[in-house]
Amino acid sequence: MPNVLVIDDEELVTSSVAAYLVADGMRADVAADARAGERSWREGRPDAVVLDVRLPGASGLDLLRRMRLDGDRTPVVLLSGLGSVDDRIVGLEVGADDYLAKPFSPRELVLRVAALLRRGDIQPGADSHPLTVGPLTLDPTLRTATLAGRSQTLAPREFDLLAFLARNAGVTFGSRELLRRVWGWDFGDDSTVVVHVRRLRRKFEPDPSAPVLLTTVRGTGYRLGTADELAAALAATA
Amino acid sequence: MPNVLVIDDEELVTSSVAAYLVADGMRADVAADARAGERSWREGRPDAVVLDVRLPGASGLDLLRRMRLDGDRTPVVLLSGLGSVDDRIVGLEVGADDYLAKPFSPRELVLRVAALLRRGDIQPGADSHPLTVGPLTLDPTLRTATLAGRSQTLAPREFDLLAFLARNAGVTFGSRELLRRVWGWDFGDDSTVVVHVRRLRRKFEPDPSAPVLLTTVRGTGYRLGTADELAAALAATA
DNA sequence: GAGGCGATGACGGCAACCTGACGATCACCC
DNA sequence: GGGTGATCGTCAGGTTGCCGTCATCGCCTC
Repeated sequence: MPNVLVIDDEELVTSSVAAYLVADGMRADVAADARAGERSWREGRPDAVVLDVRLPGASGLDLLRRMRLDGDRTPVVLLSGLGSVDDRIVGLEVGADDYLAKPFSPRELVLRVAALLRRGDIQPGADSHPLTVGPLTLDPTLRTATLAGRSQTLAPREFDLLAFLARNAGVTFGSRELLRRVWGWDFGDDSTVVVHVRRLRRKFEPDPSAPVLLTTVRGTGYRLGTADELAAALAATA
Repeated sequence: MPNVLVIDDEELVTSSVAAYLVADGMRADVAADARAGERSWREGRPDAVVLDVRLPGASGLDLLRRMRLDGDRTPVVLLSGLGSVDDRIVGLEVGADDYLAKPFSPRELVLRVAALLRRGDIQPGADSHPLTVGPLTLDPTLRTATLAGRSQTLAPREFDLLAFLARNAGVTFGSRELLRRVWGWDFGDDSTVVVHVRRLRRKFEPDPSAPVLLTTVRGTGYRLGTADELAAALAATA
């Protein structure tokens, strides 16, 4: 699983960004200043780095310059407090791969990080290790899902949706939000999500009146149970 | 966790709104006038602001205008005592992101704030703590309530009502007041509340003649016991 | 026992949700 | 290049569950 290092002193930023990265299938390390950041960078060998320009202790630009001089080619997205053009130019000259001005949308940042990873042929979520939630196992390379021994091959969209919910097991998402997080749309019809949920259910739910895998929380959205819940529910219906 | 600043001089409004925000997984700061509000705004760097148009000291509109002129782009929901169209227009012109006329439903306000936060991609609820009063636990993401191990899924209105009473455990509220604070109505029939109390009781009270969770104070209203009372009452009936 | 307050059960409108089907698009293969 | 099958977004119709309203009944108070 791709590993992303986030170096920023604002806890609000790091926690939010880290949550988004994890939800989209990456691992996130966090460092709050330049010194801790450099250590994590050298020891953790991250697949990408999100780096604040302004840091306590030393400048993020200095850190980046030093790493590049050492021959490190890890993709880096710079964050700057001010959207000044100068910073941007300097940043890219020093060797940043992308640049985002605060305040930024975490979703946009995640998209840019994912793009950088793809450029290096690392797929977010597309891990050699399968993703497991209790009795449910997702194999990204085969695009198959296995629940209680029964294996099913899934269409791409189906797999993406199920994988997203599996990475966020236990959390409820509304159709609109799923449309944004899985489809990447800010428009469009909620029914799109509804129908895909249905197609997934058809493949895994023996009894449509009592969904086990994908439950709907009326008025709120859809939800995939935690590992414990899935195991319990499965044992109950067996 | 997203941080929301509420600026209003009516203590009834701020306490209710703050409680709702917290229940939905956000942090809430409160200020009672324009001066304190501006200080909190600048120092606290909130993720969103709920702002009353009429404030002691200075107009909320002036405050908003000043912040916008300073380049501040924090999402703002305006509250106005009168639902006049003029206010609405002026408010949006000055740079408010949304607008709500008093009396409003706290639930609707929370929904609108959450929508604004999503626009900035700060996710509420991701780390929302369940609300607990002794043996009673409320899970906002699942819309469930658990009392003494027995879990029940609640309808949205039921959940809102129970959550409100749970946040104010030990306090008695009349039907009319609940209608205002939970439904956000200043009109309508008290029986609406009565029926919802009944539906909640049906789900949690084994013996209708001896209510444990929701007691009625004749001539005054309804009341949810404190943590100690609930624990004691539950032990007695077991 | 009359009056008042709350409890109870039922009903209907309405919105949320489910379901099956259709057509467009695209990759693949003969 | 035409055929074939899989995938995916859209839509109309059906179903379910929520919720506000009402009429009736029971119980307490005076």
